[in-house]
Formats: sequence, structure tokens, C-alpha cells
Amino acid sequence: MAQSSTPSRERIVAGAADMISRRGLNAASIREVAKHARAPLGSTYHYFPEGKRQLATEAVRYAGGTVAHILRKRLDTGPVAGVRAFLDLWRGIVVDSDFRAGCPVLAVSVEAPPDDDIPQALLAAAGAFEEWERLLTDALRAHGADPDRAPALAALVVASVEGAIAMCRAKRRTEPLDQVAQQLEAVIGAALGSSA
Amino acid sequence: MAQSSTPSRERIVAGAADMISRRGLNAASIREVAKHARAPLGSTYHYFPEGKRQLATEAVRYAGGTVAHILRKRLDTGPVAGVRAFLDLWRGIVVDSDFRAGCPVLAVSVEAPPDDDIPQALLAAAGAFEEWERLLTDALRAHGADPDRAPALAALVVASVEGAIAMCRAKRRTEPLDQVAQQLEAVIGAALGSSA
DNA sequence: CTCTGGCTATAACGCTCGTCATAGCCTAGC
DNA sequence: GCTAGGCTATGACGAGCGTTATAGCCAGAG
Repeated sequence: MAQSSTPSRERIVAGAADMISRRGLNAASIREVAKHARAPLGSTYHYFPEGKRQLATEAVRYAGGTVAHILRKRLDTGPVAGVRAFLDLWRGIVVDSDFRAGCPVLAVSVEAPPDDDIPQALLAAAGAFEEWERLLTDALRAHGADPDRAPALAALVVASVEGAIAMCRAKRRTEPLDQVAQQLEAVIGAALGSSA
Repeated sequence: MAQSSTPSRERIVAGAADMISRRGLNAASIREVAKHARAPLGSTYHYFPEGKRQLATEAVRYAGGTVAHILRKRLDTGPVAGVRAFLDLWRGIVVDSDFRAGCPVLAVSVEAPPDDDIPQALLAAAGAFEEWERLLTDALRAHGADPDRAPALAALVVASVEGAIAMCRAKRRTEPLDQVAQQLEAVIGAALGSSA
């Protein structure tokens, strides 16, 4: 009995999310994830019997949930503050890793399964995007944005931030995230100012 | 002597770009690329003696150049038309492939090399992004946008389109690209209307 | 103290990968 | 016709992958 209470499992998931965000889904091997989390390889298949499919899915859900949590907290102060926190979060990850880490949700979304082997992780990625968009949409509406335009505006925010993360990695510069931050702030400010 | 004149080489590069955009950089194996281009595996190393590094780099450059060419043509009609063409191009690729293909430049930007093995392809990706941004910036400036704001606006366009491509793949829906298209059109329209 | 069961350790399986080497084809130039 | 050289064909190499199986450890329940 005695059901573990291990931090092992969570460490593996978090490590997998980090690894995926750096190397991509395919190059993030289970062996490396286990070593990086100081867990034996056997434990990986003990905690995640469905193998890499399950591990990748949980890693995406974990990352999506973490970001959503931060987003939820900061959006209380208003959409502009929330978007700023969203951007700063990713900026920090990119800079702290010296442009080696990115967004695991994006990484999974870009690498398709061979045929349709790992659609589970893709579903989790879609879920993460949708949750972020939903949070942003609600905040925009609550602060006077046109309710009909809010979802598209939220999609613009998520899409541009994800794209900017990739661009920062390629350029090894934070310029894209900074430019996107600046423009998004202007756009959202205008959208809140002129509510119908 | 007789230097080939083969379409083989270009077919391999184009096929590699397509494969990378579907499976990602790591999962796009040279064997599969060769088979998909109906070229023997040996030829791959004949044409690209530096191996996968070189092939990936040329594939990114090829894709970047193709998009830039289309962008250049359509931006003559104005930034709004150019952005629309940019979005429609990617929308077509995503839809025609049944949400299996994406942007090879994005794929390369998301998957880092193990240590710093393939920075060449990353450099090519950065170059592609920069060329697209430059074309958009010039068109925005030429049509009355604030010259200081134009580069950031161009970055927003590229980032949001790239992010939307990934989101469409995850959701298996074109909604993100459509929402981004709609919002970008509004933002650009406003930026052109109110030039300082 | 015993024993149960969650976790670990270790080794192996088949497969695919990137890369290289070598021998052969087959056209274009003399 | 013959020869040279761009391209092809074939097969092998070591390494890493995901996955599985089996035996062993070791805390905690009885």
C-alpha cells in the first residue's frame, strides 16, 4: 500500500515539459528526462504505463496549467497587466535559458505524430491554448472590450506570443517578444478605450 | 563533367522543407526525405556533403525564399493585401494537408540542437523571419504607417501568423488563423489611417 | 517479526537514425 | 569507341531510441 507521496512523479513531468520546450518532442528522450529528473528509467514506465504518449500529454497539461494559473492571478488586475505578465513569463524563460528553452505546448503543436500515434498530446496542447484564450477573453470582456471581438483578440494575443517565442529563439534576441508586447498593449488599450 | 542540371537536388530540398513542416526537424529523417523525393539515399550525401545540417539549412532557406517571393509580389498592392496573401498562403498549406503541415521555419526554430550542433539552420530561420519582417516594414512605411512603429507592427504580423499556424494544427481548425487575419486587418487599417 | 507491494535496478529486444565506403552505371566529350 | 566523372546502388557501422521483462530492495502494515 502506502501510495508513494513521491515528488518523483511531478519532477518527471516538470522535467519532461522543460526538456520538450528545449529539444522538441521527438528529441526529448525518456532516458534523458529520467536522468534530468534524477529518476531511474524504470520508474518512468511505472508512473506512466502508456509510455511517452502519456508523459508528453501530462507534460503539456502541466505546462498549460502552470501558465493558466499565473495568467488567472494577474488578469484580475486587468487585461493589460495580465498580458504583460504573460509576456514577461515567457521572456523570463527564454532569457534565463539563454534562448534554449521555449514553450512546450508550441513544441508539441509543431511536431506531428508519424501517422496518428500521439494525438493525445496534441489534444492537450489545443486544450492549453483554449484555456489561455478563455481566460483572456473573459478578462477583456470584463473590462469593457467589445464582447464579440474579445475572442479574436485573445487568439491574437496567444498566437503572437507563441510566435514571438519561436522568433526569439531563432534570432537569439528578445526583440520579437518586446515588439509584440508593445503592440499588443497598444491594441488592447485601444480596444478597451472604445467599447461600444 | 556535365553538371547535372538535375531537378533532383531541388526536389530533395523542397521535399525536406515539406517533411520538416510536418514532422519537425528531428523526425524528418534523411531516408524518408530521399524516398519522398524519389531520390536514392546516396544522392542526398552527394548533393549535401555536410549531411543533415546542410539539408535542413537549405530547406529553411528555400521555404523562406518562396514565401518572401509571394509576399513581395502581393505587398505591391498594399500592406493589407500583402498580409491577407500571407495568411491565405499558410491557410492553404494547413488546410490542404488536413492540418498535418505547418511552417518549416517555425519547426526549426522550436527544436534546438543537442548542444550547438545545428545552429546553421537556426540562423537560416532567423534570416527568413527577418526578411519577411523587412518586406512588411517597407510596405507599411510606403503606405503611410508611422515609420517608427512599422517594424514592431511587422513583427506582430509574423509572430501572430506563425503562432496561429501552430494553434490551427493543435486544434485541427482554421479558427486561429481566421481570427488573427481579422484582427491584424483591423490593426493595420487603423495604423495606416492615422499616420502621424 | 513477517510479509506485502510500491518502487528500483539492470539488461535486453528490435528498430531507426546519421553517416560513410565502395563498387557500378551511364551519359557526354574526345 | 573509349574514357572520365557525375550520379546511383548497396550495405554496413555504431549509437540512440521506446519499450519490456525480471529480479531485487525496502518501508510500513499486521
